Amino acid sequence: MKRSQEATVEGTGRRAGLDRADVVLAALRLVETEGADALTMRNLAGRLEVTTTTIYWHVGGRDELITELIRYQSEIQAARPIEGETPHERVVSLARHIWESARENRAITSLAHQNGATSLLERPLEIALVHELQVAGVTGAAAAEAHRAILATVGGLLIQALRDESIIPANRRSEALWADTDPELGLDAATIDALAQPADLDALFESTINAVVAHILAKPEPVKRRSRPAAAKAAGPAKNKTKRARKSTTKRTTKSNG
Amino acid sequence: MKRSQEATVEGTGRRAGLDRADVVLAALRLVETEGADALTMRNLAGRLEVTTTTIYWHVGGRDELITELIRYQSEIQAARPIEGETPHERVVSLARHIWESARENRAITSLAHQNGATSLLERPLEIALVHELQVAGVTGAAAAEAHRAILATVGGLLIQALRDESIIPANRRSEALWADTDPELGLDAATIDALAQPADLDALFESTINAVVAHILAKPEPVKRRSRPAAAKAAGPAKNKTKRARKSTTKRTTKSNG
DNA sequence: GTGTTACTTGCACACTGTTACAGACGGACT
DNA sequence: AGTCCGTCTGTAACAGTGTGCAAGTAACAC
Repeated sequence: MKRSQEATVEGTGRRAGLDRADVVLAALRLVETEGADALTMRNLAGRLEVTTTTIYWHVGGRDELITELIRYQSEIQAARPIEGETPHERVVSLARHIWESARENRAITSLAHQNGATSLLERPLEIALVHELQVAGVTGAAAAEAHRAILATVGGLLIQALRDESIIPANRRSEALWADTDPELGLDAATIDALAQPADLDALFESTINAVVAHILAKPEPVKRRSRPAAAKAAGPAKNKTKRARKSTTKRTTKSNG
Repeated sequence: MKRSQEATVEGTGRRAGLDRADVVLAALRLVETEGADALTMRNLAGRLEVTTTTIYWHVGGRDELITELIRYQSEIQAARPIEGETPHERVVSLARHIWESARENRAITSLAHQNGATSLLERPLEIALVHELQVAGVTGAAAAEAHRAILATVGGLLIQALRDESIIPANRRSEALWADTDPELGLDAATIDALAQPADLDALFESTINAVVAHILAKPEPVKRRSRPAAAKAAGPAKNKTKRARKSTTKRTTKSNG
């Protein structure tokens, strides 16, 4: 928070000294400290000691705020070195980056997920993943399929992980359901017991992602190629409104591709 | 909708002829026809031509309503025959059941997902899956791991599928992001193009789930066995589980079977 | 001075889930 | 017959949510 000076006290004419970036940053802090559900316009405004209208003036709306917040966070998460020598190792390493950064930033991940911005949050890492697949010799439709398979696997485990911190009534949580299973069903007691225990998701991640990546890299490239004359969309008009042409000095360091 | 008779016209004393099941069923229809977000108490009340208070009286609250709705739907979805001869085929068949029933009932799946009731919705199929794994010789901790890996894979693909019908702003959708990718990044054009196209999720499902199941069934049972004396919980008192205990003054009729 | 731009506020609207309270109907009991 | 009570149903409200309109003032340009 910079906020040039606390300036005047109150009234419509006072200068709060707020910046668009200030609002986004405050929102980020708010989500990190109090969780995704705490990000309400009034809550954020109160934290900045202004009214909601001021927030709206600066960022334009909740959706825009979230988009910018996620985009900002996505650049932070991109800064992880890819480890490993073989293509398999490096691809798994990247998947692990997605996994770990999501787990380390549960609240923001949760926020992104609730608002359909997961792709946006993972975007830099997704780009790096495509690049790594390309280096491994996987391109075109096969690369798209591989990419999606990996993301689906990570994402699936992720929702299990996020469920744990979410405030879900006990009678809906998976472990509770298994602990309550009717013994008449003839299911193995040890299995039920294992299912009623909290899962070791990190181990599950390693095991599953390795299987999926191995499957992907082993698969020969599909021969049938859809002849499709490439993006006509990229030249289209830039959406509708964006008020402020997204300043930011982004310029990612592209540490993972070249 | 049975509603004994349209009965009296209006006023506090009129009989709307509503049943707890009627409300749940109406909610189900509402979700199916207008989507998960349309399930609001006022909306549902309006559809039944009563006020929200009546809904509350019958079902107790939104959470309870959803729980019952999901539980009802879960039993419908359970009615699918398992196909295949080999364990692999049968496990994949079950996973496909989860996948297909979720895709065929997007709105309810979406509702369950938003409210953390996914486990509840898939419960009968999950039980069948555990059973099938057991028949295949996978039990205990290995079964739990296998079970979770399969569910994560299906779930991950599912959120991709649900994203498509969700009303997500265009600039956050994955395909749009890829269509907008900076060509300077040095990524293969054919790959980007493939990623900008809508995915064939059914094919992706088949491919990925087969790999995961193959990996699971091939894995030898872990030798290192955590010395855990097994189910002490299975016999214990079933949590505190209130389910029906909470209600201020009036005691509801507990009409739902036993 | 006057005018314009950049912010900030107050207030309102339409929603959401939920509840306290008060009715009215129907049957049981006296 | 009168009374009581449990079973519904409605009215109105509360505290929240995102969002937009009109007005206000400070800072700056002239």
